[in-house]
Amino acid sequence: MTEQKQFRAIKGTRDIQPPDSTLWNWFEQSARDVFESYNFREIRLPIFEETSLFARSVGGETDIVSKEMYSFPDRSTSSDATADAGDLISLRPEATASTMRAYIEHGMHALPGNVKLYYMGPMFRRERPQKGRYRQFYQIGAEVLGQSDAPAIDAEVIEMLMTFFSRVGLIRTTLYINSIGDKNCRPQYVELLRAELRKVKDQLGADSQRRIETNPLRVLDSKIPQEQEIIAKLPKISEHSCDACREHFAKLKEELKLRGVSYQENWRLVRGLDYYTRTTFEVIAEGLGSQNAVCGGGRYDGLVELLGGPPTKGIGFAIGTDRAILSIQESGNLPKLPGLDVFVAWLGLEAYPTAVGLTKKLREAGLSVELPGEEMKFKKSLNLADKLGARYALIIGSDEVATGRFTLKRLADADQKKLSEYELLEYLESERRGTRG
RNA sequence: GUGAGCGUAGCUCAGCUGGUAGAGCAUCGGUCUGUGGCACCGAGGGUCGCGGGUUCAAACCCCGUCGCUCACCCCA
Repeated sequence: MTEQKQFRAIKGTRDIQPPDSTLWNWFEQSARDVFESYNFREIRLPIFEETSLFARSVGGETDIVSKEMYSFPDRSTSSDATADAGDLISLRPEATASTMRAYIEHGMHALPGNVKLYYMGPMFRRERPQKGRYRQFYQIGAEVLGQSDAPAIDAEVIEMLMTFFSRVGLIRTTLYINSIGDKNCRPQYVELLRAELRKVKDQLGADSQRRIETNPLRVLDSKIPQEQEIIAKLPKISEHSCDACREHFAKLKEELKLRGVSYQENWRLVRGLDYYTRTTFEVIAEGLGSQNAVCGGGRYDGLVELLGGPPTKGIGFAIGTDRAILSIQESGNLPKLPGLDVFVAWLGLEAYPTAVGLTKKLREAGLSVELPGEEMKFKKSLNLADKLGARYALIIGSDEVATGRFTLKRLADADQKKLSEYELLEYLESERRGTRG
């Protein structure tokens, strides 16, 4: 009866705790900085939407909708007692559909120029977790919507993405690009591919055999070694795409070169969802498990229309935050992030009021300051300052209170000096500007 | 949904052919009431994931169960 249940985070969810949370904040802030420099602006979206929104955009037949979404009937908003269940709603498995919905709902097609949005936050998938794949996972995404499908837009989006990765030290990456055709040429190619696959069906594994009917493009990125030789001989979409798609892809490559973005063409790069057209891309990184893609994206020119909006061109990507950060951590290429600036080592109760007052001023100046709430032995307090990783110990004892000159000790090299309150604030503020750029 | 591996202290792990639980690190205290990192001494912390079985005796063997991890499927 006194047995207490041990609560734990639900399978596939996790706590991002300090110091990792500091890294996460820095990562997300870096995205904001880079994206806003490309004139993207943030859109904050709901965590859940009507299930049918996802079903329509992602495709009702896919596993995503049929079994991998967290869906539940909303409580009815009507007072009708018989109407127990309201609409079916789902935790978002991705945010592109929500962004499209918002674009349509708020008439953003009437805004001047291209609409450039970014978002970040948690997404949900009901799946067995594995390395770099969680049930609550985080994405940072960006979308460009408007009337133009100029390859320069695709290139700018990709350039922005790679600039961001470079900014956060995610450098050992590979960018793959491909063009998977549009609604004119892709269906023909898919049928051709399916026909070719049927000829070699008995040489393929069970999974690939099934995919011949469900999604033949997916056979192309099969990882099974025995299938690689067969796949290499299959018809390539680049040889069967229409002139318009071919030209679009050629221009994209020119644009990427113009912008100094290095890439690898990968004719086997396909996307699982129907709504993608023409440009697709993916970035893989090191230090991850078999789920090594840190970003996926592509063009989706028909999607807004499919959701009931005006004919609109679109392109976007989503970064897997969990994986990107994992890869940075594995690489050891971590930034020096600000921590505790000052530990106030006060001694003697008569020094306490002064310590409290000074601490407040230091905090107002933007410094991170730790003030012990009870008297400690001096040695212990310096020891704690060290363990907490403070850069400075501010020593306040009876001498300091009497003279009004405080002892500031730099813990890294034990250098210490006596400073008046004014000098102290001046020194710490300028020092901070210097080290934090 | 499928498969494999693993569950011993906060963390990393040891624990022999079964004899009833240990180390390092971390935490807290002391040596040490005006100068941290070091050293030494000490303390707390475990129904060995849980339940059953075999046995005089189970962390160890058997069965079940739960959890974690990785991979497959799928891919947003």
